[in-house]
Amino acid sequence: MDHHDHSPFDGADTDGAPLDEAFTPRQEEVLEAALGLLVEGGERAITTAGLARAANCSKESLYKWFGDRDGVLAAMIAYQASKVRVAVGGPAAQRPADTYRADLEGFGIDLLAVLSGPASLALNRLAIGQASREGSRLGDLLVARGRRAVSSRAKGLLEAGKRAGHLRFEDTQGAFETLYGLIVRDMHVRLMLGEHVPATNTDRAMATHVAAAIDQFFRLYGADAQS
Amino acid sequence: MDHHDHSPFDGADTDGAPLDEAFTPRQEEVLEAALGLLVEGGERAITTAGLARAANCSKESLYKWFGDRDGVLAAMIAYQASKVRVAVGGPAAQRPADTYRADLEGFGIDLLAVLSGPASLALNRLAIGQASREGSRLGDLLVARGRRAVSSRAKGLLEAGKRAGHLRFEDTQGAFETLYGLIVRDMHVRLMLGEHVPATNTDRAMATHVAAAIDQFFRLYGADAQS
DNA sequence: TCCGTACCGTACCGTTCGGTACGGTGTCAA
DNA sequence: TTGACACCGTACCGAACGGTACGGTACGGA
Repeated sequence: MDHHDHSPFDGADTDGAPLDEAFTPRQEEVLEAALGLLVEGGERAITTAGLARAANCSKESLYKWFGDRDGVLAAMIAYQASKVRVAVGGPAAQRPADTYRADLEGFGIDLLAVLSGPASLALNRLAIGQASREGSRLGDLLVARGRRAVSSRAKGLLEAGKRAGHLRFEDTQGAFETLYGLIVRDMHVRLMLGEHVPATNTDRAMATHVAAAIDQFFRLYGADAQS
Repeated sequence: MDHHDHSPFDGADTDGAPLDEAFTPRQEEVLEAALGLLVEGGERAITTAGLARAANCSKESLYKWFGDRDGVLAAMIAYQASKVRVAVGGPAAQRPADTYRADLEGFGIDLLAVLSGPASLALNRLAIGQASREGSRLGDLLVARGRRAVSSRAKGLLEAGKRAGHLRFEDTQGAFETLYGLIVRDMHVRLMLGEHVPATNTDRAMATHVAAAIDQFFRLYGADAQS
């Protein structure tokens, strides 16, 4: 049920969670408009009539392209994820300790910036709202698409640090999850609840917070940390 | 529209959270039924007609007691929070190191158990879904009621540990947030997205994970940690 | 006994929304 | 010119929902 990588076009199958990429430019315009509506007004703001009006398209086209309203929501997540397709490679070369630390901090700041961005928050709220509904795979889709990119970039960074002798750990996944917890804490949930989180307000505040988190991370996983 | 707080007494909390309405037993029955609907079917499952049917009450009573549908949702959060009214005091006496560590682990396990519970997940999903809507204070309400209880218990525990010489830190809030991040990581979000999180499946898995997290916490904030 | 109160169950209304149908327009190819 | 195609805009339908009104019932106090 999870493996349908490249479908030539999204056909008339309306049952499962079908569609992957391969959106036409016109469809991407529509999805962009849908994202705008979502960011501004939440899920209830995405009505078929409202989206058609906002995107200057017909409802008939919506149903032709996306099957039904849920198909539009799924397509929005797939589309947004395809946009964020991160360059995962990163610096493979050996880097001195302070530069490597700056890489880690850069990762942390990027992570916080993404999580606190309005589009990300809106999509996460959408997926969480749909998660209670049975048979909705939006959550899985979001996790698979979004988290994977972050996770792979972080793990590459961590293993590079290990090879370079800056870090020491056995379980890459565990180290990544600890790093995530130290950086994000409960900010993501609080942001989604609409709370005002100071550490995500300005670049300066984010940098300060991330620096402290990376400090803690090095005390747990640094090469000179006592086991 | 917002000020109908005829709070008889019970003004224990000093912060801004306003409402302390005491619900009658009948109203609590209705709210319990509403929670059941919410847990099972998400926010869309709470319709005025459906709730009236499930709770064997009339729609007229719903509107009399709670004002409108949003009032029902707010009352659900207030009611659930009032149920969880935690015994915050905890052991004030000095405790030896290993017992104190067990206290911390107990806190962590309780925290994970609460966050992964179906009622908590459903309420958080509800509040997050409403957060996009302007003028909705459900998120604030949930944070104020739920988070505050956890936070105060944890801070009491941490400061007791500091006085007993088990911990060393300056910023209690910062230490608590680090502890929270080490324990919860991104599990809360993933649970709300409907994902299957192994570390919250069994008591054993939770205990193992929390023990590791407390290990890390002591390496950062233990009295014998290098600064 | 009578009346007020609180409540239940049902019927009802106006609106919104998902989904479908249809006519009209621009384009490209034969 | 003709026809096929993709699309837009609008009108329409049925269902669901929030909210209100009304009749009927139990109870407790004067």
